[in-house]
Amino acid sequence: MATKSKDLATPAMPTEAAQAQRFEKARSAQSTALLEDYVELISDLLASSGEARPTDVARRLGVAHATAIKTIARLKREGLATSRPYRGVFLTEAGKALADRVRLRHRLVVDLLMAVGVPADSAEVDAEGIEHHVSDAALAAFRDFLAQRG
Amino acid sequence: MATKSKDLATPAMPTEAAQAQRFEKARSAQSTALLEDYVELISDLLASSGEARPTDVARRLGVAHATAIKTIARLKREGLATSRPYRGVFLTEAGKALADRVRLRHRLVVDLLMAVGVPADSAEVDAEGIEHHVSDAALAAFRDFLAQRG
DNA sequence: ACCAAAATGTAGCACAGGCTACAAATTGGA
DNA sequence: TCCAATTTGTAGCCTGTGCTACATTTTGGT
Ligand SMILES: [Mn+2]
Ligand SMILES: [Mn+2]
Ligand SMILES: [Mn+2]
Ligand SMILES: [Mn+2]
Repeated sequence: MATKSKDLATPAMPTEAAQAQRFEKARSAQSTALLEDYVELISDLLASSGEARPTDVARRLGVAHATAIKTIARLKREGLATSRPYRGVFLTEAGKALADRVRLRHRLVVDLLMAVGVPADSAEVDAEGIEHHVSDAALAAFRDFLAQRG
Repeated sequence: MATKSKDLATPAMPTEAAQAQRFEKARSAQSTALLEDYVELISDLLASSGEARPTDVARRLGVAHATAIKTIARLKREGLATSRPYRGVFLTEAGKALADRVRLRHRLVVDLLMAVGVPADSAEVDAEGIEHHVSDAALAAFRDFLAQRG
């Protein structure tokens, strides 16, 4: 045995810098997770019923309507949405683009989970949180994996 | 075609209640994610160097030491850790148990990601966020999947 | 033994995202 | 038409998690 390792079952800790960078990335993903869920949901509501009312958004997210309105205000601040009083919420081009990316990613994550044997209902629940932490590299790997086992 | 569906590529939206429950679960997972990362890290530091100083914890997490100290205070409030000034942080039995569960889950997620083709470095980064949203059902599926392809 | 550097702790700020309570506008049914 | 129910918006509170600045304690090298 060439390398001197204390315990094969216990991998060495990463360097401080590397570990800090991983945590920082997870924190940043978490900070955009909510916006992603909102635009995906708004896009779905627009597609399925032609409008996305703050009250509907709130009900679907399971939060108070005041909470939804505040977050929608943040979407507007960040250039992802617009809204007209009593006419609902709409997505900007940037918002639409984000919604499309997020929806694809969401589906791919659900498919991958089911492909490795996760029950459908668990897959749906877990994907809602997991999706926000899946990198493009992982997404690409998921696609390849799913393609190869048709 | 028996069912009348508008678009096969666009699955119907879940019911309001089901969707709200999913989002609620994701929110709750997110609220414990930070605690999980702290106890796992503290456990690693204790195992590898015998002590876990707030400054080390902060450096590894990439946050200011004041931030780490505050979160450690929350760990203590929640019965996961204790600390003696200038002697570092220690885990309670509950904290140790949580750390062990979290470490196993973290490794399993990394292994699963690599097994489906995600590059090792991406797997490590993504797992840091994903792990907190993986249900027991999914974990069991991951284990089975990994076992079956030895 | 002492003092400077490092570590630790505290205080106070900002912002996000929950909540409830209340106010105002709109809508639709009688 | 008009009023009550619904929807929307606002205000103010709390908690969590970042930050910086400053104070205190401990430690270690001379
Ligand atoms: Mn989601
Ligand atoms: Mn989603
Ligand atoms: Mn993590
Ligand atoms: Mn982890």
